[in-house]
Amino acid sequence: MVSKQRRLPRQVREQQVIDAAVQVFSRVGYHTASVEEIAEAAGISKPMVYIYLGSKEGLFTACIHREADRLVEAVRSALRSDATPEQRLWEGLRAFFRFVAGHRESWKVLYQQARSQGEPFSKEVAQARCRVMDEITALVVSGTELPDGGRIISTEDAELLARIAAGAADALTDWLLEHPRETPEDLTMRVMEIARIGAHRYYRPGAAGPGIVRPRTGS
Amino acid sequence: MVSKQRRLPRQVREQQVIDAAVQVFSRVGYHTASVEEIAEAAGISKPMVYIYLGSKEGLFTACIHREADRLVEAVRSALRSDATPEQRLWEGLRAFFRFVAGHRESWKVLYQQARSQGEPFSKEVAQARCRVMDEITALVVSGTELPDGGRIISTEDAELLARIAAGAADALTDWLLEHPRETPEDLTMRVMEIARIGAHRYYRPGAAGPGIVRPRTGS
Amino acid sequence: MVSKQRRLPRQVREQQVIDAAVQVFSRVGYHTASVEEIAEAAGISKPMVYIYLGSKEGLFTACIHREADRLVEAVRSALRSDATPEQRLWEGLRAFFRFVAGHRESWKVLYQQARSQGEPFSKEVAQARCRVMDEITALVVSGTELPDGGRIISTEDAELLARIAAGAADALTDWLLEHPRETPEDLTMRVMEIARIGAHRYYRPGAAGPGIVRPRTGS
Amino acid sequence: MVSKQRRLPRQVREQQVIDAAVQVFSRVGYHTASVEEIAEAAGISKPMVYIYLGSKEGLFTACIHREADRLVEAVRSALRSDATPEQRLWEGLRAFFRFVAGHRESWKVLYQQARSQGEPFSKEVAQARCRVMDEITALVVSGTELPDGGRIISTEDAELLARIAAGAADALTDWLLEHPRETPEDLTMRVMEIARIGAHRYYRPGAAGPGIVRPRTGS
DNA sequence: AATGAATGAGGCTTCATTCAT
DNA sequence: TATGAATGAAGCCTCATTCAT
Repeated sequence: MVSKQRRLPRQVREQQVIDAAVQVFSRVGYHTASVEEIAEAAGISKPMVYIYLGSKEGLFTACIHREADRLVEAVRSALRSDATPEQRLWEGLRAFFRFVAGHRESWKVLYQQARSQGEPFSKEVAQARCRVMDEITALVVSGTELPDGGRIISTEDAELLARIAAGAADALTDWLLEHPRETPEDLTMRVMEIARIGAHRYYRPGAAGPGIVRPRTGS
Repeated sequence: MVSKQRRLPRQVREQQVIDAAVQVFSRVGYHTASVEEIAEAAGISKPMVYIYLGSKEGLFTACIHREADRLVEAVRSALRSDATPEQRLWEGLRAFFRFVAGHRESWKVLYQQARSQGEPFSKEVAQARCRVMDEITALVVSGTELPDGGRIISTEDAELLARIAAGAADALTDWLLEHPRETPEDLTMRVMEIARIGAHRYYRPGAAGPGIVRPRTGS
Repeated sequence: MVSKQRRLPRQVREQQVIDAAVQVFSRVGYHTASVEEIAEAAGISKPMVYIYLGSKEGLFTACIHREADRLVEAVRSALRSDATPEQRLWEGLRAFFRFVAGHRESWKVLYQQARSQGEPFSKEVAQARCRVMDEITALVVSGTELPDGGRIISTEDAELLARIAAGAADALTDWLLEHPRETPEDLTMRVMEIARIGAHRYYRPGAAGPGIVRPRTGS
Repeated sequence: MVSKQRRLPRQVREQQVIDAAVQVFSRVGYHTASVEEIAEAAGISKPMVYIYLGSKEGLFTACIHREADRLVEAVRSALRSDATPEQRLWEGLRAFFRFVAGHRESWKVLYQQARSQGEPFSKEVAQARCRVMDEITALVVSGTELPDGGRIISTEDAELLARIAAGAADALTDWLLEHPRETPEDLTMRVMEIARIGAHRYYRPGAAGPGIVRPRTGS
């Protein structure tokens, strides 16, 4: 609950409302959340929510937009331009995992809530959600490119990989909820370690080869 | 819509209602779905739904229960008892992925809907959901055990791995929605291949070792 | 207020609701009327109104439709087919005035309320209202036709005359409100008498002629 | 929208607000009109409206008052004191029709809106409306008086006639809306012509007599 | 004088749930 | 068994109106 203070400029209030909304939406879900409850959590009255955000759906959309921006920003700012593509991939993914682990409410709203509201829901929300997935996808795509233009995996598989990463990150949300002592950093480390061990274990020297995809030459 | 036929035995009707409910819940989400809509889809009147399932939440719980049963059954029946633990792990996971890919509605209700309904939601639903996760976790745990009682990864990490698997499978739901041409089988293959390549690529012979966890002796 | 009685068939309730709505709308106006108030007057609860009529606007539209039907029916049934056009005109107008005077609530809703709701109001309402005006117009048009196909006044003027009749009838609504002792019959007589006297007084034998409009022959 | 200009004297602002209000009220109706919309149309902020006019109803009342004044003034200034009563009647009515036809917004607010707001509405508005009707009534009464103090029609019928005139004028509002090419002058001419033809047609030399009402002599 | 910020009150609408046949 | 009829409760949203600067 925001400490009550009267007569704040619009921009400040707007952010406070979005803050409150993210908390409430992530806790009880979009439909169960009432605008009244959100308004109270933000320390204002219902009409203000409508004056600033237009509607419950508008409020939700605003949440999605802001959190999407934050996540994209977190990932981007982790990418040093002088790194190798592979380094960039790992650093980007690490930043992504850290964000998800460290901003559970944001992520729950962004991923779970935005996804489980059925068909006839705002196109805008879907688009904002896409921006996040596109960012991760781009990261994976550029990170699995070879210097000669070939690819470790196909572009389509890279997209799939991005989805899997998101889904995995999402699953971790619950795990963190049930293990409150675990820090986001620990979690990230754990995941990386699991990947490393998995890689080691299932590596068979004589297996069908790394499956590299060369760029088509000629036409 | 179920073709109308009067005087069916209770059990049949009940299943028809649950069928309809799974369809509707998966399409529009728990809260947006109205009991009326479900009753219509099931070809009966609203009061019957209440006579059979007690309440909207009871109906939802019934859905979760039945689909959880189905999923667990699908995984279990794929496990040959004469296989090695490692084989059992892969076969179980494959069965799991196949189920998710082939029964999207079931999975959406079981995983997405059951998760995105916030805090004050039925304990029963949470438990049914847990049964699924426990099944996968057991699969991973037994599949990462060494003959001498040691473990490739810790039990806690195995649990984490199970979550990741579920999250990944969940993400594929969307992917399938956007690529209708892909069959569940193709998808499963793709995922396995990605895992294999990933393993190959990031394996470093000199790395810190396989991280095997030995069972504590004594104490 | 309808005497309360439970479990009535839909058709009956629907008419009761419309009855109540016409009363309330005519008394306090469309916007001031609350659905709650109407429901109470009809002896049922709010949701029933929505189940049967869909929305406040739907309810209003239903009122307009029903009252328009009644008015048109009242006028039509007054027209004997073996009368001269001129007789039909007077008889139709008399029936019209009688209806307006005898069903003030119906008329207020049909004419005043439907007219004063601004621009973005249901097209349906406008159409129903038009049916009434068209009926009167047709009456006037056929009543001012000459046996040889010529016309006493032009069609356009006939339309105007119909409007004037409606406007005049409307004004009488207020007058009746302020003179409760006057019966519809008296009022109708008065109006006719005024018209007759007016005709007599302002008739100038040498004036510019009756202004008959002949049908165009040839072309 | 009034071009914005700061620091105008109160009276000017007040008129601008009333101007805007008449426009908006006539377009969308009293209830649908929001104070915000009117304030915007007047180029000032909401609180100013309240400072100047007190309340929404106060604003509406002010509109009615001003437009009633204008209409009365239009009619009065058309009456030459040296004319015969009958001439005054016709000239007054012509001025009245011209005003209605030429100031549709004013009339709609004054007549339609003020009338369709139901029962519990400002007494003040009703009174202002009455002033207009009284003016017309006085006109008709004095115009149907005979030199010897007798009357062509009874006072009560004169009042009725005034109402009819208002209702007819009101109906013409819609007609003008649907025939934008017609000028107020044309319309007035048309109406007069219809009256003249009607008079001619229905005059029967042998009819019951002109129905003159002699003043009661003695008591 | 002027306005951005804020709200109490109230209306429309929906829906899970029950009643009476 | 089966259902049309009915409602209590609650949520979204708007608006006239006021406060504090």
